Amino acid sequence: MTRVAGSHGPTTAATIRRVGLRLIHEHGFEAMSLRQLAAEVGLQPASLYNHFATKQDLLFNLIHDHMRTLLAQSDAALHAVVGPLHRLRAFVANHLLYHMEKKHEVFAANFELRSLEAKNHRVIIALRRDYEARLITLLDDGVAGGMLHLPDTHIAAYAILAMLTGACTWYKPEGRLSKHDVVAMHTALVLHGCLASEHQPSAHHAQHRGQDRPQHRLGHA
Amino acid sequence: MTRVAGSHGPTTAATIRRVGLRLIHEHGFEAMSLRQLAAEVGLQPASLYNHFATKQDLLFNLIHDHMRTLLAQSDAALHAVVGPLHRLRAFVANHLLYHMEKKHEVFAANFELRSLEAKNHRVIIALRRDYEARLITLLDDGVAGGMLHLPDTHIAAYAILAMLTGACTWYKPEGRLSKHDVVAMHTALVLHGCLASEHQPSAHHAQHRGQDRPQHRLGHA
DNA sequence: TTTGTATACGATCATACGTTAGTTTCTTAT
DNA sequence: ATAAGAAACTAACGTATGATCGTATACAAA
Repeated sequence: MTRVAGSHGPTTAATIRRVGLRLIHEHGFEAMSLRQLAAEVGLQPASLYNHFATKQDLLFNLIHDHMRTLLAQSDAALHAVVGPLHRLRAFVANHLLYHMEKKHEVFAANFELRSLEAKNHRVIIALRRDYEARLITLLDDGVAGGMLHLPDTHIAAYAILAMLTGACTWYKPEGRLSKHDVVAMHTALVLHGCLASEHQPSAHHAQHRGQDRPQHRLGHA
Repeated sequence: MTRVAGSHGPTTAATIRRVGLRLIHEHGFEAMSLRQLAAEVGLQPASLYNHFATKQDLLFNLIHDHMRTLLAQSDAALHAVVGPLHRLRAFVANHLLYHMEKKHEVFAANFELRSLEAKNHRVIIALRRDYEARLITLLDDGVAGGMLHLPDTHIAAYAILAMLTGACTWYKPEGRLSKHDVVAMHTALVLHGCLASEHQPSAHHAQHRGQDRPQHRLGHA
């Protein structure tokens, strides 16, 4: 035994991360045992320590990478989109699309912060604030420009994020709705709410499928 | 030793439940150890078994009681409120007020369903569907009556619930906002969204504090 | 004041935990 | 061809886990 044929560091590391995220989602981080993780990856427990220093390090790296990716992708999605309404639509679409594809990462990043040591916790909270700040700024601009009406943009941002992130807990790729449908409906809810009004657009008829990217330039400010 | 002076079953049971909910919130159910629970309650580990049969039973009872209370309180809040818009406002207010006061129960009921055995899981899911159905029916009535405009009331219900439940994760009683403020802002978001429009009410100026009950009869259908 | 039950105790079971140490072998770059 | 380092192994550490005994005593009802 000892080292096994065909073993390759980066490949093993990626498997550990993938399986680890799934086990965190299934059991919670504290209850995820390294023995089970090792077994599902196909290693002896001790061999995991070739890839991370401690269980805490594994959690931090998983969440840290997730947050940095989310921030980078959000910036990319908002890049070159001008106008608060267009930017808000782009933010909503990007957040939903990203979250619907990374359910396990999202779960860890939202519900396992409690298991981070103080120093690691501060790092992640700072990144999260960065992300929230992008949305708050965007809402502030909209209010300042008169397109949006919000008594408190911080609260509105939390409410919007909670609504959008919640979608990734029930969304099933094989379900009735396409990702585009989900994006369209949530965009409409964020902008107009539930109330009927003659100012509402007819963009709600989301029967067509398969188009994942929203059309950012169809705003109606 | 043996039985301790002043011991009283119902009192001990209530303490176990309170501390248990807190530990579940802090560590997750699987990672919560009965030894720590016993220590914080002031018992030997074995004595816990005078109050529940297994760790699984404890979790189920906690979540079950929470769901039944939520349903009962929701029914009470909606009782005698007529009209989809008034009922929607009452639902939103009740959900928020209840959730802001029972953070630990809400956490367990939302994120520890994964730890329920199949049979127990089915019971809770059924109760949860009952609760969701109340909101969905309410939205359907609003759409049928022309007061609400929603392409899919199921999705809208999930989105609304996610937004409202999310509020209880960041709400701090000692914070800047009163519960009434939170209710008012979320009601406005649910009904109107973020977009500015001349049809919006001026009920957003929520500087006053201390009034926890919303005024259900101020709807403007 | 007696009696039955509720509620606690201490001891213990078999199993599982995260982590470390030391060793071996596969892979890669010279 | 070979040396260096990456990546796996076996074995073991001290501790913690949920649960089950049998036993003792405080409490509530008679």
